[in-house]
Amino acid sequence: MFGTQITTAARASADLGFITEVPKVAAVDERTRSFGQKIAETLRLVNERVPLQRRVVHAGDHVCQAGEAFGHLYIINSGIYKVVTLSPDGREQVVALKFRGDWLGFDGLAHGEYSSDAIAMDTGEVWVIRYEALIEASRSERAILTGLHEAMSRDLVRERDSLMSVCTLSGDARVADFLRYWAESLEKRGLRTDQITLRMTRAEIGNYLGLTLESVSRALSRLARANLIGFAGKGRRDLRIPDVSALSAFVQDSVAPALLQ
Amino acid sequence: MFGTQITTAARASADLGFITEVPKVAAVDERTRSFGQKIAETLRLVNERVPLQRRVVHAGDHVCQAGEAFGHLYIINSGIYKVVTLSPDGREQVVALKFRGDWLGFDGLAHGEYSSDAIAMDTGEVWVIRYEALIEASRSERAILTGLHEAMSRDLVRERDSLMSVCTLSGDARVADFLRYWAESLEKRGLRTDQITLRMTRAEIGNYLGLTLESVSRALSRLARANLIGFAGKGRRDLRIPDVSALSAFVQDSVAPALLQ
DNA sequence: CGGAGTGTTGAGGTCTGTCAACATCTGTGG
DNA sequence: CCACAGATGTTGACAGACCTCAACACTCCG
Repeated sequence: MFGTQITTAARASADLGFITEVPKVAAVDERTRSFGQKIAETLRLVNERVPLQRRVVHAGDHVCQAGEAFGHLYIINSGIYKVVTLSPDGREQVVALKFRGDWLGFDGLAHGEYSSDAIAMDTGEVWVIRYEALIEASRSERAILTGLHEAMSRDLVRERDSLMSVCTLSGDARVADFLRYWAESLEKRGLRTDQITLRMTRAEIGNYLGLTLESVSRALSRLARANLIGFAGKGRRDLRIPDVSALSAFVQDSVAPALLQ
Repeated sequence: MFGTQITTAARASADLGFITEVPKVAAVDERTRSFGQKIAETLRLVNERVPLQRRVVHAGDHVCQAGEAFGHLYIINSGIYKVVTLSPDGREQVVALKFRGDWLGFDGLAHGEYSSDAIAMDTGEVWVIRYEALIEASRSERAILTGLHEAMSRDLVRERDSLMSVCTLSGDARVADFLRYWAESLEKRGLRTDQITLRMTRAEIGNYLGLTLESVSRALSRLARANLIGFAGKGRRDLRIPDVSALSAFVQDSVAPALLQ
């Protein structure tokens, strides 16, 4: 299954003559493979060596909540989750989206209580792990500790990407970049990427991207008009993405003018 | 218009009649104390138990660079640092500011190489620690591991705050929030906060906040006109902040209208 | 069927970016 | 000491991107 995706991607970029301009394709494939391996490896290790509790969640369920005392970390086995923080003055902000292999609850380490809500966006399963048990297990198996640190580091890097996206991209490009990120996240985990179901309202997407829901709606319409995406099904949350790399190209083109001068 | 807001805010905290409505003041003090303790504790522990190398840096020096192979973590003993990432398509983004007690290099854990530049903004000292040595030391002293995890978690929470700031605040409020953050960071570390020296150009501040340098300049002028800040010295990088809580109030007021409906 | 929730689209206003001119500061060299 | 250039900061005029408000369409579900 990975195979076909890769050939498709390779062909798409070859056909368009983009190889020299978009050398990222090969690099992404490389990282995709190693990332998938890393996730599987960590999941396996934790599963074997750390006492854990499996918990099935449904859309809207909280995995952990802001203010709750810290004690557990959560590894996502399946499902998609959003992380939402609430500021003291009442501002609400979607700060992250999480997929299989990602961890939840890291923000609780800092001050002894979680500082955000992690909410399931569809049915899924998380593994509940006592932090103490994890540390204990890591004493006999170093790779567990490494896996933990790598996961935290990935979170950090990812959130910096979000910040850069919000700070440097136009509205349309932010939406395109968001879709690219979503599709790539699925792709890295071996899930189908040609058709995706957004599990968020326009308002939530806008919140995440620092846009209003109307701007998100308009951006999606423009992307559809440009055939970068298509609407599948009768609802307007199912998208077809014929070519993810075309979305990347769109984002890059939108910043290119600024670089020419 | 600004004037009334400020006096109100100033009076609120001075009179103490509003304690119930503004419990943040006490809470911040509390957190300030414990945060300072925690920093000192971690620094002491690491200093005693982990082999490290002290390195003096000057403005413009790189502590670590994107692309460089990961191997070390860095604890800031003194100085102020900026963290800058460069996207594949050439966008540059200041993603974080770091002070005494913060760590540098976490982003290197994820993929075996650092993904950002950490650059000193003035003279300071960092402690260079081999990651392996740190893990080794943490086997005999659990608090070292805890300190590491708390530091990473703090980074995560902090960057989410940045994202929320950029996504939800107006330009002026973002600049005010930035100054508040800077002042509070100094305060938490026991440094003087009534007068601060910005070690960044308007362009860098704007980059960090998702604004142009002109917008930053205008925002600072407006804040000065409102007496929320004052310019000290003949350069325009030395600021007086008569009342940090007035800056917080300004930020909160700027979002209040949205909450009334 | 009807209502609630969600999504789309248009018109108009506002905030911020763009472009430009000018001011200020710093350091260099005469 | 002054002149000068370059870097940085300020301010104004204007344009454009995004937000706000509003009307309408679609889907789901009792």
